[in-house]
Amino acid sequence: MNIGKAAQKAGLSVKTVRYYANIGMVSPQRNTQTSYRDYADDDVAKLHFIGKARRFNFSIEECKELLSLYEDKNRTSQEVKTLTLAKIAEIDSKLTELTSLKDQLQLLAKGCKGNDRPDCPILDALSIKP
Amino acid sequence: MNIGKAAQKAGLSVKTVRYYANIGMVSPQRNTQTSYRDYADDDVAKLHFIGKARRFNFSIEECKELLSLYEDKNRTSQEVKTLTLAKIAEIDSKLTELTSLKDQLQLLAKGCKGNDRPDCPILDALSIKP
DNA sequence: AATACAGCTTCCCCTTGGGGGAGAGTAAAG
DNA sequence: CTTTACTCTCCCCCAAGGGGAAGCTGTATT
Repeated sequence: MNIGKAAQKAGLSVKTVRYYANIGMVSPQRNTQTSYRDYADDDVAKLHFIGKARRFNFSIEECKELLSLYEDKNRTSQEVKTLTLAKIAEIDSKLTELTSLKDQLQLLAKGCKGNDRPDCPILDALSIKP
Repeated sequence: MNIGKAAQKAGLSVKTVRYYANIGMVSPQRNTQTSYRDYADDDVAKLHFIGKARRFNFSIEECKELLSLYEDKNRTSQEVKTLTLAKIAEIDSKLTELTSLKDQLQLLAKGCKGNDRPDCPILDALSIKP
């Protein structure tokens, strides 16, 4: 099938699917006359797999890893789990960081009257040196 | 003072400080002979302010806004608070998203034995269609 | 059959926030 | 005077595609 149909089936944009082909992640056959990309059902399954992994915050490189594990019938489930746990840890540290940011901002916002006066503890806090 | 010193005082890299000059966020004087950038203490204060705002996850554009509020003695604290609350809301939605991702990944990881066998519920989940 | 329109191709520039490094000028220290 | 440390501009690079131009191709309508 052509790229538009494949993209639609996989729930991705045509641009994205073409990008994945360009970086060698999902390489469809080519129609020799038209040089149109020709996606097999198997390719669509991979695209779909990647789309889902991307939504789980896996990077393109990590998706490549997952994809090669996906295609390797001899992989161990441990390899996949390791990647997943690392991703969880990564998300966790991001959560910690964002939570801390939010707490600090909330403290600042709480201290700011938010009225017509110019005095603003938020700007003051951003100006302090350490 | 030269850019190196200014960067050091502000706790930023030289590249970053030069970048901020290029995008017109902090525009130092220029030495007419050498065309070296010449940072005043005031510039360093701005750089420091920006660095801190960036660490609070404000984008460059938002930093420009904050900076102009910072320099405007007639601003109202409300304007600043509005920006801050919007940033908090943004962080909040990111937190929600990441938490959901983490929960789902943890569910997957929990179901995966992580041993030498090839069967892996994580990859299975990534393969499922909807 | 001719035309219109949708879909495909490659190519290039744009985004965020800088990092890395080349080649050349400058300043300060030995 | 030479070496070394800064600084300058300029260009390419990262992720993960988006937007759009210019030019084929395929199909549908008249």
